[in-house]
Amino acid sequence: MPVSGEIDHEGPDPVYVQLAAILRARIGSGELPHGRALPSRERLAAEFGVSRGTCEKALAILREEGLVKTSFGRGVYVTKRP
Amino acid sequence: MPVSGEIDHEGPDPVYVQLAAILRARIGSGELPHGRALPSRERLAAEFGVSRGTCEKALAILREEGLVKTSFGRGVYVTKRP
DNA sequence: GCCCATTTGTACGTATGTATG
DNA sequence: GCATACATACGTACAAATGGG
Repeated sequence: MPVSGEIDHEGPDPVYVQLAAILRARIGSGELPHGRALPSRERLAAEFGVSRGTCEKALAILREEGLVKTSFGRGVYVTKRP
Repeated sequence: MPVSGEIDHEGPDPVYVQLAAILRARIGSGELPHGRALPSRERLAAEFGVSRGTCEKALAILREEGLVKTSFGRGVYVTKRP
């Protein structure tokens, strides 16, 4: 799974998988450090040119992996330490 | 159209027709009473082992029959009185 | 305490691409 | 070729929680 930082809408990998990989890489690199809030669905959707539902799916993957934790009405926070 | 409560992926009837029949029976029997919200597409898909699109097709049939009514963004409700 | 914007979660409707028989 | 079925993706809509003013 290449992580170019750009979404390839034509490629073989689903967009939500690509987006999860990008965010996972940003967490792994420390660009999104422990405790930091991720951009909202709205912002992610705008930044990557995808829909909010797709961002939702990508974040669901990271949540399952234990990399982030969501706080209803507040945001999504990085739980993974570098 | 037999209504066993189970989907037969091998049988002659399309899955979406079978699913519509099952839900129609549940409405007719009062198991899904007037005003009750049906499970979401996601839940129906999980319960019956089919895709969301197939659930969509099944519900479209019931909608056309006037058995249920959709409230966009909220759910599908039984309109048929027993 | 109340309004209001933001954010999350969930659900619906639709469209498209792919695979299968 | 066509109908069926699934997965993906987008857009829209509503409810609930949070936090600031």
